[in-house]
Amino acid sequence: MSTENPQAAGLAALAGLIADRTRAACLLALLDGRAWTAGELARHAGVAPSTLSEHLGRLVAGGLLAEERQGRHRYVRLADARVAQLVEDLAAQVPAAVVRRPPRSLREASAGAALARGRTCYDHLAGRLGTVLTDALTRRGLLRQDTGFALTDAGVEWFGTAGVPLDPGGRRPLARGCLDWTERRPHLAGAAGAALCRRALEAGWCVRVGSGRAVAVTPSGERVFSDLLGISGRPWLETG
Amino acid sequence: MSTENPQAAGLAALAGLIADRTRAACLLALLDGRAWTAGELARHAGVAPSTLSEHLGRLVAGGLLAEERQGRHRYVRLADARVAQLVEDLAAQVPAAVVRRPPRSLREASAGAALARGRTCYDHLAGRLGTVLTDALTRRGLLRQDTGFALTDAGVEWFGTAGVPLDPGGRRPLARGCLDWTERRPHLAGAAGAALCRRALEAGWCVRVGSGRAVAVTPSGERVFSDLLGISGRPWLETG
DNA sequence: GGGACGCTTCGGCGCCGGCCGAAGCGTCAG
DNA sequence: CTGACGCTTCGGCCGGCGCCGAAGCGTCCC
Repeated sequence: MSTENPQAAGLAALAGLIADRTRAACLLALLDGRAWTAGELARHAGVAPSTLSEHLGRLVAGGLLAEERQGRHRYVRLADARVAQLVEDLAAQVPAAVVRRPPRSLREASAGAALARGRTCYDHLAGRLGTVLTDALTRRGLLRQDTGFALTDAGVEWFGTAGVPLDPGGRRPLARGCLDWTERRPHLAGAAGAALCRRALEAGWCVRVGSGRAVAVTPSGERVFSDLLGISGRPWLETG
Repeated sequence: MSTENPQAAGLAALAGLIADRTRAACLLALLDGRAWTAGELARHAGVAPSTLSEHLGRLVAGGLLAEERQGRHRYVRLADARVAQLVEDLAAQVPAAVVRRPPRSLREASAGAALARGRTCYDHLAGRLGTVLTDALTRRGLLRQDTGFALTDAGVEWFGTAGVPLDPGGRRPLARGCLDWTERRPHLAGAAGAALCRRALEAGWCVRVGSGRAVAVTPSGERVFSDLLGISGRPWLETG
């Protein structure tokens, strides 16, 4: 037992990919589900392009990132939903006290507030908006969280009538809980969460605001959420 | 954005705790859910006691381990189920190719086979046994995995009649899937999984074999699983 | 009390890994 | 064609971290 444990070595290597400030910042940034260029990430992380290039090499080699070369640009994104979930889970584990720090400027404060109201979490909706939708689904008996985390039969039907196609064939679970790091409660993730988010953005129920992950509900979205889920008012604007 | 991202620093620090061969080996060993002494872990990991002592200090300070001092012994165990899940999730992510290596000896081969048949995964049952039970629950409509991962109402009732007390009040989800790293399929975890495992060991349906995490089904367990879940034969002995 | 034992602290060693700037390569625009 | 641009490779620097053995401390057993 004491000699060369490949399991441990693999685990350490995987964690080692994340165990660096700069790489961690990249992974968190990429949690918006979109593809970033190497230069954008370098500026975001505050290191030289040469430094970041090496980091990307390691992340890609380790299977955490997928890359796509276009002309002189190198686009990278999270390899798949599993990786996104892993990063989310780890990030959710870091003590809230570490993350909560007073904003340094008005701009930063308002950006933070926008993220707290609504944002994408890889491929699904999070923040106050994400939990409001998840709670509404639960209240209507479409989702059950009391004995686990799964859609009910009525829930599957609801997704159909809402015009949100669900692919039951995929290897991904249809529904799973994802711990929201601003709300500290679970919101809907998995194939259903991704489908709902995609539909909401396509149909204009929500729009991306700013350059990042923040998302806001449109007037049409308000109507739809009211009609389909009985959500009255604008609970996603209320501060926790 | 480019200056001092506490979120990233926290994530990197957390991952850094796991990103070491020796500490990873400890965490994996502690996944058996029991408390180990510092010396046992040092021998297991193949490093000097002094080295391991420092590792334990960091893991405890980082909140991954809980410690209990008894006389001249220092017992440590995983801090809670969240940490266990985190380690499991990470371990499940390391490529199977890395882990699968031919056994070096007959003893090692038979130990591996015993683990593949049945073992504890922190506080619930895993391996072939874990997935067999999970599948039986699913087949009987007690657990649904098609739209997520949750007990059904019939499932909650079943746990009651099976003499397995469930505490619905806890903050832990009643049921969640945990990816089995030998079966590569999910098995039942969460409060229900833990309760089932506890009951199975208490009632002698299963017993621990050897010194580690391996678990075997007793004749009485066979009868119970047949009566309560309609499991015929000994599917947990069949090699995948 | 004495000795064995388990754990911890400390100093020192060596290595690995992150960082940068300089230089080079391919791509795109004018 | 030429220059700007994005990315990569390389060399070199530096700090941090994991390792050990020696020494010390507390506990347990005889």
